[in-house]
Amino acid sequence: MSHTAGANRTSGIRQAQKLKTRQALMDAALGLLEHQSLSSLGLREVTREVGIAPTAFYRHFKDTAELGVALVDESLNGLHTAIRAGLTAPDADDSEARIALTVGLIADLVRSAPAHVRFIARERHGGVRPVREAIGTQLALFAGEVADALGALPDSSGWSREDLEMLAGVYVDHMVMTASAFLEAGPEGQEPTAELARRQLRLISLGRTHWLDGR
Amino acid sequence: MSHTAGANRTSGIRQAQKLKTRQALMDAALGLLEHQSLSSLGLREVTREVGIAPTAFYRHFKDTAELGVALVDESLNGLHTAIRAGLTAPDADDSEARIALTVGLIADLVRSAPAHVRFIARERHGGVRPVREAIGTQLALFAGEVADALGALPDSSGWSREDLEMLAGVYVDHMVMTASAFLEAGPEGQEPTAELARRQLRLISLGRTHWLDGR
DNA sequence: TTCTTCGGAGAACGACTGTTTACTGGATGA
DNA sequence: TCATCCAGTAAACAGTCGTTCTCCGAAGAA
Repeated sequence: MSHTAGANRTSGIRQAQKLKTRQALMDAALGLLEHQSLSSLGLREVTREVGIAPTAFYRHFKDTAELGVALVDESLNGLHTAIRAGLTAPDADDSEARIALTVGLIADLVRSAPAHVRFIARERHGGVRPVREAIGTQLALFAGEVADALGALPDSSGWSREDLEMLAGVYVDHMVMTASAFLEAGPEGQEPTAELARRQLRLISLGRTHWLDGR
Repeated sequence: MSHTAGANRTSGIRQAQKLKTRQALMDAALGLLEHQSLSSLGLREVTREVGIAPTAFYRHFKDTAELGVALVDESLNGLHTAIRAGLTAPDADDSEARIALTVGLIADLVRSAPAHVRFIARERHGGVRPVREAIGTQLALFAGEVADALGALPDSSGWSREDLEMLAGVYVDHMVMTASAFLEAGPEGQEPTAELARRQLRLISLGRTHWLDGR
């Protein structure tokens, strides 16, 4: 391992610059992906945007696919913490308030990181296998946590783990669809989109409260 | 117009061959799109697959984007009639039976036309604007018809048009998601996927029957 | 028949692609 | 201080790309 006692610190201006370039590559890619899919994103295209030589790309990623996987992590880690911060909201007894809060949270997320949201929605079913799978597993992981959170709620007594995961999946899918809808809607279409999303969540919430009716 | 009385018939072996080549181009494209997105599909790539000169492509489409729009029509017209034939099913009083029937229908559709389904799911949020929009309007049109069909049902008395369209949208979105899930699931994952889809439809159905509870 | 139409072929163009190989020069660690 | 590391450079490679222009030959119309 390292000779410097214990810690793996390379800790230099060296590593910092490398990370900076890596981030520049990811940012440039994210920008270019607004008008195309990852499967058509060229390595040279990205480096040209950043202002470095094409060959320098290989110092960071071996593929644009690998870059894509890195973008998945960045995008969904951001989404992850953002949503978690929102769902740990203090007061939300009323279901209607919780719905409005959730939709508002999604709207904020789309407004603050549109490129990341677009990337996830686009590549979720996109043509690059590793990226598609990365998104799939990350979303499944995320759904699992949502299922845990739902299970901890008092309304969820009597729910099987399977049902909880099913419900969480519905919520996650709906979140991605809603985020994409926000993206495609123009400035004047934001509020109607939000209203539609709330209505849909009301429907789901209703089904949820009556799930165990027939025991 | 035409000199031959009234009819616009060009009616030749000429037109037939042209349509045949056009169809060959679309089929080849659909095949190539299994492992990539439309935005990276090359004109030469398609013609090479068909076995014609690259320049012949322009006799049918000016773009791969235009080819994509044609594929949207073909895919969704197929889906359209397939689903309509299924939803006009004779006996389906029981909601559980209707759910099972619907999911089975989606499974059949995916099995019989996997490339079309993949294309729609992939390009729905894809990088080619005209194609994305074509899918959007076609799906909206389809959702409108579903809303009409739902409105004609006895369970839907008291439902506003807005609510009906919201519900139809949920069904359509769920259908696309489920179809995509069938695609990505391996042979052994088909039945679990179907079971999940049925469970989700049960949840929606439950929300639907209680939609007007608070009047 | 003769003239016209038009789907397709062929060649050539300039531009762009991913990848390799050998290199430079500043940060790094002893 | 000095040898080492390594992010980024530069040139060259063999391909592929979209698009243009000219031409061919069978089908269609008269």
